[in-house]
Amino acid sequence: MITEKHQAPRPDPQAETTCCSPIDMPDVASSAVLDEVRVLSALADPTRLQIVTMLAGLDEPLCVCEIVPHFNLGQPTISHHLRVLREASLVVTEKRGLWVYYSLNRSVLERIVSSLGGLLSGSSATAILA
Amino acid sequence: MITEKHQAPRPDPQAETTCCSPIDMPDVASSAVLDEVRVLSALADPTRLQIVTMLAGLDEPLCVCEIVPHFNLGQPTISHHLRVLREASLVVTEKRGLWVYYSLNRSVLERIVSSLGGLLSGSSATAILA
DNA sequence: AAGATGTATTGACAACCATCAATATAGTTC
DNA sequence: GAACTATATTGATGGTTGTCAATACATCTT
Repeated sequence: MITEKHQAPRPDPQAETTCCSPIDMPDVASSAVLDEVRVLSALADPTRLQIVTMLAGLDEPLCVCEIVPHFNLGQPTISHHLRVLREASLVVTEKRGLWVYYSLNRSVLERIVSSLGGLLSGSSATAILA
Repeated sequence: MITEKHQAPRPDPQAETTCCSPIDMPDVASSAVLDEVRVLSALADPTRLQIVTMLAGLDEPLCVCEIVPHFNLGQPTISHHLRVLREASLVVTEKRGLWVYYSLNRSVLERIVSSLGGLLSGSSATAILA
């Protein structure tokens, strides 16, 4: 039903019938957006999110050989996931002899949290926590 | 080089040589993790992150015909992205006549922010903001 | 009822991704 | 140097994803 015009195409009271007067908006795919997307993509996998959770919870570097046995995945696969996290700057590595220790790069996680958090309160995508 | 043993495999001073005494850790791929991953995956795309940013910044529902012209993508592609956001519960729709209005579901965004934020300060993945 | 318009769906295709087995690399111990 | 160990890389494979063109669906207007 809905018989009145069609209830205002936009909340603006200038009742147009044609729809879609464009709105100024931040540029698509700016490099800042792409940076955020890289971090979000790194987090958007169960294994990697779990690794990040492990690292955040322990607050100590973990060596690969300690991470691997927590998953039903081969060592090369874990190594691949660690590489993705590293390339997103979410983790940092330190080599001690034969072992490689991974630790969380908290500043990057903070940046994403504040960026997403800024969407909630700030009028635009400005930082709120950092 | 590095001639001393190999500089403690783990920070623990019980100097083992074999490496890898496993550590108790949260279960992989629990449904909570998978839920988070779904939301993060929805956000991990430039177009979708931009749409979410638009909706968050305006704090008003946007109709599809207002969203489409901001991207160099066809209407079906935008519709697909909106579907992904909807299935992650990140957005909510309201139909007014011929138009469909999308608005941000802030509670879901809040949940992700607090979940990721909890990793930074909480000892485990507990909420910090909610 | 007929045409017009906004949105969603379908099918196809290329690009990407997670995984594994096998192998390479780097460091350590004998 | 030779054997060994921890980690990284490579190549292959099946599954997922982003995009488009075409079409379907729903609703409004005449």
